[in-house]
Amino acid sequence: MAYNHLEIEKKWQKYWEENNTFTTDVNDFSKPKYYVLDMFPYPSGQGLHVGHPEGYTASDIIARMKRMQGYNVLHPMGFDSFGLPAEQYAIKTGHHPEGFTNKNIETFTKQLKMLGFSFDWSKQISTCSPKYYKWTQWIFKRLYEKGLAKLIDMPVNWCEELGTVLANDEVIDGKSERGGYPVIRKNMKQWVLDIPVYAERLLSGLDSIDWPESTKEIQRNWIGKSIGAHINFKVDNSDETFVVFTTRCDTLFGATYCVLAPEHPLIKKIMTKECQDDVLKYIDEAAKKSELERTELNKEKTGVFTGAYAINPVNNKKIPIWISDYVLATYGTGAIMAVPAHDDRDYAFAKKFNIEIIPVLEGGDISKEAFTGDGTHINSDFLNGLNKQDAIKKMIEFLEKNNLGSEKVNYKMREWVFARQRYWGEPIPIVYVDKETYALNDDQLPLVLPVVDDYGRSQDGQSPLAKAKDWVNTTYNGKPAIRETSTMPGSAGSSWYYMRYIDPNNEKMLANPILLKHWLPVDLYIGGAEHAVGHLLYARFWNKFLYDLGISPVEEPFKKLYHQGMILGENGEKMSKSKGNVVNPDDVIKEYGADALRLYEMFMGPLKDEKPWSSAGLQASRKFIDRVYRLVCGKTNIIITIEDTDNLLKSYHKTVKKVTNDFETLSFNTAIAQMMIFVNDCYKEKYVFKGLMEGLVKLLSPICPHVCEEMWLYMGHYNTLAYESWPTYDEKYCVDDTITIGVQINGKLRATIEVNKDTPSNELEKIALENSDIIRHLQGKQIKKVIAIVNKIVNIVAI
RNA sequence: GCCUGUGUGUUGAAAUUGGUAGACAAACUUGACUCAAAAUCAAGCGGGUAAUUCCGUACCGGUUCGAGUCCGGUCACAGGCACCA
Repeated sequence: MAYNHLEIEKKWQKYWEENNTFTTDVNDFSKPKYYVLDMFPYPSGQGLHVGHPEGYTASDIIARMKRMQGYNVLHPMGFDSFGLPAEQYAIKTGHHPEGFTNKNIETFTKQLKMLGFSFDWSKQISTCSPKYYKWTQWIFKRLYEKGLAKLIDMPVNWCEELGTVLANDEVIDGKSERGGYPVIRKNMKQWVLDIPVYAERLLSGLDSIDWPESTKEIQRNWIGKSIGAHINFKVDNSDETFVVFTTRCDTLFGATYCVLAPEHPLIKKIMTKECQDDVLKYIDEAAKKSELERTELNKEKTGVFTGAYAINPVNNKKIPIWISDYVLATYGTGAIMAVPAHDDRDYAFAKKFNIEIIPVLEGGDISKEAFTGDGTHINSDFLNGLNKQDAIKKMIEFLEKNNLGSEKVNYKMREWVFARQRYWGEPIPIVYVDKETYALNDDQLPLVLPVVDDYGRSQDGQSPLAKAKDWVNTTYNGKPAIRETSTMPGSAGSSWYYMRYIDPNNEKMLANPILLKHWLPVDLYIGGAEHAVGHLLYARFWNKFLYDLGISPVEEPFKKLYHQGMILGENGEKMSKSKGNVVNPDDVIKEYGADALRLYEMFMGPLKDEKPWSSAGLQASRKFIDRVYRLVCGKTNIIITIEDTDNLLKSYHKTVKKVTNDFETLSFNTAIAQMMIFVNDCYKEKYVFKGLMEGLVKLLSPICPHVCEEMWLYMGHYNTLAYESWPTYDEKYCVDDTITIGVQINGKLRATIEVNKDTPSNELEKIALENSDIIRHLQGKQIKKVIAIVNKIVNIVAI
């Protein structure tokens, strides 16, 4: 007897919707709150793939369990709906991206509902709706007012193909993340957010949150803190000076040259006439290289001498100033002191150009390679005899005392380039009056996207918005003004959406502060590991900023984070159309049901692992549901209402315990295995107690909600299962009276003995030595020692 | 190159503080039911072997009465960073 999943699932989805079963009253503070959030999807034209339900099922299980445990649960869903595919569709067809986006949202919503997720759809948001992006713009305005959103001239990642600048996390291996087009460095005036201001707090905050260690490490890496010093160098025969950043100021006596990045503004002021041609040629060539070319060439160092010399501030030695693209304009000060004896890169450069190499540390052989380790200082005047740590300390004291430099912390993380020359994004609410920038007034928000004739780039490389002349030309405080035509990047709307779910329709403010105080932080956040730096870092940044404004009540928005692993195709490769290994969830739902899909994806393996799809595994999951259904509703096992055998009662309580604990740690695969053990046990009995079946149905209901509601109804309950109390267990049934323990001889298992629980070790030893298998194995041997651990093992050492 | 993970049957995978390796599934084999098939129910199932014997958690070594688990080294794979001074 199999159940009709098509009928049952539709029926319960309709029931939940009509009864608003999962609508959360956010004003109900009478119960403890639990906020469980999924990373919301980009509504692509392809619809859901089987990877989506994996994370969504996991969060849904937690949401459903928490409701049954008496929490007031907020479990919302929405759409990250600004983005490139919709824009490209618009360029191709000439249709507005909004229609395309809304159609996709509709498809996604329908598909998500077919999977039976207990989302509160009344809280749904979409980042491309003016109702929503009004507040994205409002936050931008606050950033602008605090000086954290600013227009600066800086080298940016420019992608010619996409016609836009990109943030660092949108560039992978010198190519654009979307499309894989080449990216070059270009000096441009751009809107940026000054995220480095928050670098230290973004770093230290990681210690207080329950996130995967790998993700924290990626963020730490990205922030890239290094502690060092700034040292001032004078240019010989000139009033010019420049500053270098170094983490090894202790090696300053070994500095035999300096290097400036090709973009360094000082170069043109200090180069000598003799060297001028070579220098300008080198700068020109460096500018033309793409990011990829620059990094690919990292084996062979290139550079030219400027003709100028710097004065080493500790010994007044004259050292040449070179330029080379191995020094990055965007890190530190764009200038370094080179200590070839103790830095691999400087060593390679010095060898190539025959520059002096002076060792200042003992150890290593500088005729072969640079020595980058620790050692005793030599050739270093007042540092001689000191180790690295002490020498750094003393050098910093010296520099600061003589005004030659200071201790300095540097971060790899740079400003977040916040403007895109695209149509389908939030307009930046800025106007220019005589080149001065002004943010729009709050009552002028939202600044709605204007209508344009076509969505392609403007001829001058500007955003398509520049084509809307009537929109661009405006007034500000009665003066003629022009609007900023860039839009915000994709990560803008997703940087704060978890706040808006709490109060999605508020027209007066971002969200009611009383509600924010109650509902934040997000207790559990589930989504892909690919957002480790982009979204997850930006969201933390915006939250910290809003925290400083007194809007966010918490320093960290996501208390616990979990990444689901990717689901691969049946052949173990990444699912893709070209490989023909894509599994469509709609087909699975039709053939096996949403419950089977949900169960299967949770049983495949640990949630965080990458794992291949298996249609046999899917069928097996459906088989298990059928097996439970037959047990509960079938005729072979009669449900009676007397207490059952001890056997089954123990199995039941152990199951409740394991399932509850495993759900809590998101170990769904082992929780399901335990339910299977219990069901197998039930099948061995002639009768099963109805109460135990009710408990089983409750335990399974977060994973397979439709069929469990159906079984619950079958058992004579006319209310939804969603708010029934979660089963409890009695510890006394979870322990066995007798246990089987192993008996080893010299660490090898030779027999097992059945003993009462907590049998003392002297007793265990006696029983073990009386065992016939053990006696046989001990023949001709002498017992040296017996280790007997209560409830664990007996090990006999014999020779 | 650096950082972080992961290596267990034919397959997906289990295994508290070190304590019977392979739970639960899949595949496979067999039996029951059936005219038959499917479904279902039940049994077996790491490898070698005549065996109740030996081998076995990537590899080498160590600590321990005892190691998948701890320590040192090696290899492979995945992810991240990468001329970051």
